[in-house]
Amino acid sequence: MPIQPITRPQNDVGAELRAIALEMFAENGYAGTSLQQIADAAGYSKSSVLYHFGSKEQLFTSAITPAVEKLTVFLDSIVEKLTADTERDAVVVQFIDLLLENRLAAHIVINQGQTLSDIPVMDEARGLIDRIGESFMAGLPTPAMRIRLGVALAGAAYVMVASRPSAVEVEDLDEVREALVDVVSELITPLSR
Amino acid sequence: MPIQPITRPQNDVGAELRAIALEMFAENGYAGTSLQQIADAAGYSKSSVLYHFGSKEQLFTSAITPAVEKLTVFLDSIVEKLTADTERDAVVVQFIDLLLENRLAAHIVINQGQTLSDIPVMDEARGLIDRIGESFMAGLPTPAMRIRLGVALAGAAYVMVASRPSAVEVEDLDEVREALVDVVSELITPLSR
DNA sequence: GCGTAGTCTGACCGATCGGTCAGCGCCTGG
DNA sequence: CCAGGCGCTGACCGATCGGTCAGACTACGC
Repeated sequence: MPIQPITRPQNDVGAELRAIALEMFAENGYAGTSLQQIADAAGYSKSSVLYHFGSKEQLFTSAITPAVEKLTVFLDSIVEKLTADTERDAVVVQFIDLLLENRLAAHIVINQGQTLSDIPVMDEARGLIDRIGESFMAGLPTPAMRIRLGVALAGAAYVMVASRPSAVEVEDLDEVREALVDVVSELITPLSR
Repeated sequence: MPIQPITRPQNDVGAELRAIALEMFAENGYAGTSLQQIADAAGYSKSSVLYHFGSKEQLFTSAITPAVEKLTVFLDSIVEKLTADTERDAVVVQFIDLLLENRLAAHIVINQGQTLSDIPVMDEARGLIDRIGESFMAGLPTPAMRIRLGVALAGAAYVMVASRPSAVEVEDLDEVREALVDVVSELITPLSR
């Protein structure tokens, strides 16, 4: 009888815990968020959290992996689109939307990536940042280009989370989206030729 | 025996501890850095750290206060300069240099400000960010303007720390400085009228 | 020499950390 | 009916957290 290593954590409880954990990790940091706090916020016991996810690191990995996979798929899909740069603006819009939909994960990767480099999925995510540079720009040959990309990504990630607690209404979010598309396009597009 | 200049033994150790703590807080976060780690890195015991600074929070405050004070002085000095916008570019350069000189503190304020809002000096520092907006722009009336400032500040703060571990040579730092001046000027200046 | 102030440390404290484990109640298939 | 798996929990573990305290050592004024 084959013993399945880890059963699929796609239950309702698992998804609920992932969402809560992702939010708390983004707001207070991985080290600054305890399993007890996550359990309390979810209305479960710490033991129950550890029942669904074997460890704190597994919970973190499960919470952030979907966003990493979506970003991977997105990067794979835009390679050919970017060669014909007529769709460049549309791709930037899609990219911003993807970041907005996964703003908590993006914030964690940008702001805690170097700290959490010992967690495998974070190394994978940081590698994706390099792919973003290679996709939108031509290999980022000069430090100035790397800096423009870094400012755009980190600045966008910060704004996406920082603008959240102050009364996010739907129209406000649209305004944020539009402004982000403008500023990121301005920073990213002039670098391609 | 000649009169030797007044030695401040406490100041040496204190300054050393402040510098080490600031670096570790910026790299691994306030919650992610223990007093034991700071003591080990400095070659002292944890008790000795707590002798010089009564608590972890006092150490953090002592480490980050100088940068906050410098930024306050800077903001006070540029108020009249910015009215005559001929010096606007020069002020941006000064601002970037100030951030570069205090890049660790800037990174902490930007990326951990909301988490550490219960520490008084962090609230003060976050208030300075609003003053930056009021200084460079005209009260930041629209969300789009706030977002541009947020992207510029957070992006710059991220780049300043992220570009550090990869072999910062003097010429590289100058290159970073120049690129930052360019991108921040581009993001900030069009908002003033 | 003696007292004293400054510096530093190890032993120790309660609290909390991530994680383990035995066992609880509940639901369901046989 | 009941055997057993599943979801969940409290009790408990060793380690580490921030912080306290009594003393050891040094240097200096008297």
